[in-house]
Amino acid sequence: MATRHERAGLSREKVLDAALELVDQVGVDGLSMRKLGAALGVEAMTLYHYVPNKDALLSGLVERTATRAFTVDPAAGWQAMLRGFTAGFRRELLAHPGVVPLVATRPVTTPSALRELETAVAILRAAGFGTREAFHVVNTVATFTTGHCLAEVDPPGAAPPALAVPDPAALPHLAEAVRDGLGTPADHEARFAFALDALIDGFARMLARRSPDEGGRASTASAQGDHEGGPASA
Amino acid sequence: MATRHERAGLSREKVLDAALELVDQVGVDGLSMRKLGAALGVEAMTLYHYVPNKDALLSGLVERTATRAFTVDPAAGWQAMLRGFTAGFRRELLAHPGVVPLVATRPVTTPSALRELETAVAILRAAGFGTREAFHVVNTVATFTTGHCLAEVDPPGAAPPALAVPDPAALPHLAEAVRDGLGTPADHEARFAFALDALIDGFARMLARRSPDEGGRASTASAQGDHEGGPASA
DNA sequence: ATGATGCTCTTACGGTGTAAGAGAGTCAAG
DNA sequence: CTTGACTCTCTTACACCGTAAGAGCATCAT
Repeated sequence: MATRHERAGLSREKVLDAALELVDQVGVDGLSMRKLGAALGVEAMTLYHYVPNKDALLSGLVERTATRAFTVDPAAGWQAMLRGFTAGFRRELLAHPGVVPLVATRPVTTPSALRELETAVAILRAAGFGTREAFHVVNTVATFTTGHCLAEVDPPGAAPPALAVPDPAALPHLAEAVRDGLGTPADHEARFAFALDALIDGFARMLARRSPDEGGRASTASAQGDHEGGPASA
Repeated sequence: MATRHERAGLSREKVLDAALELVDQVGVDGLSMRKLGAALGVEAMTLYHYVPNKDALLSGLVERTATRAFTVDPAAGWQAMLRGFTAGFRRELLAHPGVVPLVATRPVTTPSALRELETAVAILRAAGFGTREAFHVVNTVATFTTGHCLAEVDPPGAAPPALAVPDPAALPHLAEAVRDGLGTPADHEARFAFALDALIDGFARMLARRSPDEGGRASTASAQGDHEGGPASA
């Protein structure tokens, strides 16, 4: 039995790293200070020198995830900006399925997140949206992405619920859809793209209605390169 | 000290009722079997004769809420159907803010929910959408509503986070928006309507693109009475 | 060497979900 | 009414949780 009380060389960052990994393995309900300490080779109480309490630790997880996830390209047109933002958000959420319920539940007000929000709004304003509309647009795509990813990741600690072909002749459309791969990763991917196309197209039409000279040609749904930005601001 | 062991006259329904009320007061994290028992004038272990375990109790809460929330008018046109569905869903979620994180997290596969889903898809198919598209549409509005309501209700046990005017000159748009009521109930309401208009308009344009004879006049975003249904099926 | 400070530990307390079983309440058949 | 079967409620117990309090080793500045 060598010396006890050895230094473990921890840091808030390392604690958050280990917590993220643990949450992704056992789900947020499976995370406990004792398990996290064990994963770091340390007693539970030691963690309280790096984090004031468990709630702050969880907030740290969403802060970290949200900061990585919220990226807005200031040079992109408004449609490409929205696509890039949502794609990055979703990518980060799917990379850490365990924290999805956390980011969905806790409000994100990181300074960096607010800054990205500000530039996103600036892009939309420059494209012709009103301030209120611009916030609606950004918040809408954010909440949509959150809701979508919540449905896309499976519940914390259990295996996927199997979705056994539940319907003989009573639910014909559902039966057909399940047979055609409803609920598969490919289906989620397709639905995300589908919904984003519809949303952005709907936004474009609202924009066209308030400034008819610009929006008319935003008819094709999946705009790959959109450089319709007006007189750049911000 | 009268006789002990008196019958409390409970039932699974009454237990769920009390649980729902308790969750709405203290949040899902504040719910414990002992507190719930106390609220019903009974010891914690008694509850296990009406519910196999706490997880099943929580699932019962989402089942009940989801069953009340998922209502599809089979006679409505597809746009009115979607508006009615989302409005009812949101109304039920806002009526029980404590369970919103639960319904957002747990998959809903109630028989009644599947039936409503089936008729919603039938309406969309009759309107001209493909089967895959129809499921995408329904799932999209459902996940969007979930995500929106998650952001609309404030976190479980705490007071609203105050959102103190966070921005002097660094975040001008955000400052303006906060001053104009961003985050207020009215703002949430407006954003929900805004997003739903955009989404449905986007869907209508997809429909128009695959069957150009019908969708051309679906241009105004907020269609109040839409009776564009094709040859009724289902 | 001597503090001072930082990090880790042990111990303890009140809370949680729930397994096991004892014991009352209720009802049906004799 | 008596007897049993069954249903409901209780008590007890266990392992686990977050974390408050404080003891004590490790490291570094003096």
